Amino acid sequence: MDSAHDMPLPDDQVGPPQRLKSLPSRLLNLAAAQGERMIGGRLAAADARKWHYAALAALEEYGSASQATLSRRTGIYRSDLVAVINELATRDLVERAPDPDDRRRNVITLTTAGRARLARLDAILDAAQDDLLAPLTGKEREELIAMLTRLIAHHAGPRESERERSGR
Amino acid sequence: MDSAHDMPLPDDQVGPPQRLKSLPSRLLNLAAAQGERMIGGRLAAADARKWHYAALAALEEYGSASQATLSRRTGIYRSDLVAVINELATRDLVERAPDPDDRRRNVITLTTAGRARLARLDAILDAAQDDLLAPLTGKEREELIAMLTRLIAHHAGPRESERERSGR
DNA sequence: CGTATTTCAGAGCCACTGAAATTC
DNA sequence: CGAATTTCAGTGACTCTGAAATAC
Repeated sequence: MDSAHDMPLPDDQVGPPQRLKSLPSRLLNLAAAQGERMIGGRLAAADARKWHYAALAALEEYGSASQATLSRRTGIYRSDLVAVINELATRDLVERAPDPDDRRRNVITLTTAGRARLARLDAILDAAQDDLLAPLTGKEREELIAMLTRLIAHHAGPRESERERSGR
Repeated sequence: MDSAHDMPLPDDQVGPPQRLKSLPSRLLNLAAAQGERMIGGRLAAADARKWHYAALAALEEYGSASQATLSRRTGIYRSDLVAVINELATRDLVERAPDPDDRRRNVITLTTAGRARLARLDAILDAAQDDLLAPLTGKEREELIAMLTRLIAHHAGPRESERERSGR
C-alpha cells in the first residue's frame, strides 16, 4: 500500500526548503554562528571572551591607546569597551591610567601578564580556526578569507563616511 | 595641539590588527552582520522578518505542517515559532488550526495571501542577496555558497551525539 | 507511565542608543 | 561655545532554557 518510492520522507527528516538552503545571508549566519560557538566556548573555558582577544591584540600591535581609539581599532562599541577593559584590568592584563596630556582620556596599556595571555589566546584561536575550517583545503581557506574580506570592505565603506584621503 | 608630524598614521585611520584582519571567524561574523542588516532592513520596510520568509517558504515547499515540524525545517526554535506564527496569522498569511488527527498539534497552512506575500519577499531577498554579493563574480558566489554549505554540514552533524543528555 | 506538542515567562548575549559628566 | 571621551542605563533582536498544560 505504501510505496517506499513515492513517499517523500517521514516528515521530520526533510531538510530546509530549497530557497533557504542556498541563501547566502543564511549560510553566512549559520557558519558565523558555528564559529562563534566554537571560539566562544573555548575562550570561555579559558576565562576569556572574543573581545578580550581583540583588545589585547590591538594593544600589542599598535601599543597603548585611549579607549576611543581602541574602540575604532577593534570595532568594539565604545560603551561595551568599558566593560571589556574592566574585565581585563581586574585580571591585571591591562592597566588603565588617566592620560596626562588629555585628561578626558584613559591610556590603556598591556601588561606583561597581558602579553602572556595574548599568546595563550593566540594558540586557542589558531586551533579553533583550524577546526572551524577543517573541511576546506588550504587554498580554499585562502579564497574564503579573500572573498569575505572583499565583501566586508565593499559594504564597510559606503557605511556613512565619504572621507577620502583629502589632506585633512 | 596637534604636534604629531612623523607619526605613521593619525591614530584613528589605523585598521584592525593583523591578527584580526584575517581571522575567519571574525570575517564570517562581519559578513553575516552586514547581510543581516541588509536583509533585515529591507524586510522590516516590508513589514516582515527573516523568520517570516523561512516559515512561508517551508510551508510552500513542503505543504502544511505542525509547528514542531516547521520548527525543525526552518531552524526556528519551537518557542519562538509561536510568535512568528502569531504574526503571520494576524496578517492572514497563514492559518492555524487544531489537527483533528493529533489534538496536541496545530496545522499551519499557507493562505493565498501568504503565497502572494512569499513571492514579494522572494523578490526582496533576491535583490538583497545580489547586493550583498555584489563584489563577487558569479563563479565566486557559487564557490562561496559551496564552501559555506560544506562548513555548515560538517559542524551540524555532531549535534546528534548530545541528544541523550537532555530531554528527560 | 513516559513522550510529544504548544505555549509562556524569562535568562543571557550582543550590537547599539542616549545621555550625563568631564575635559578639551 | 561646540566637540570629544568615558561611563552608565537601557532597548531590542536573537538564541535558548524551563516548565506548565494538554494530548498521545
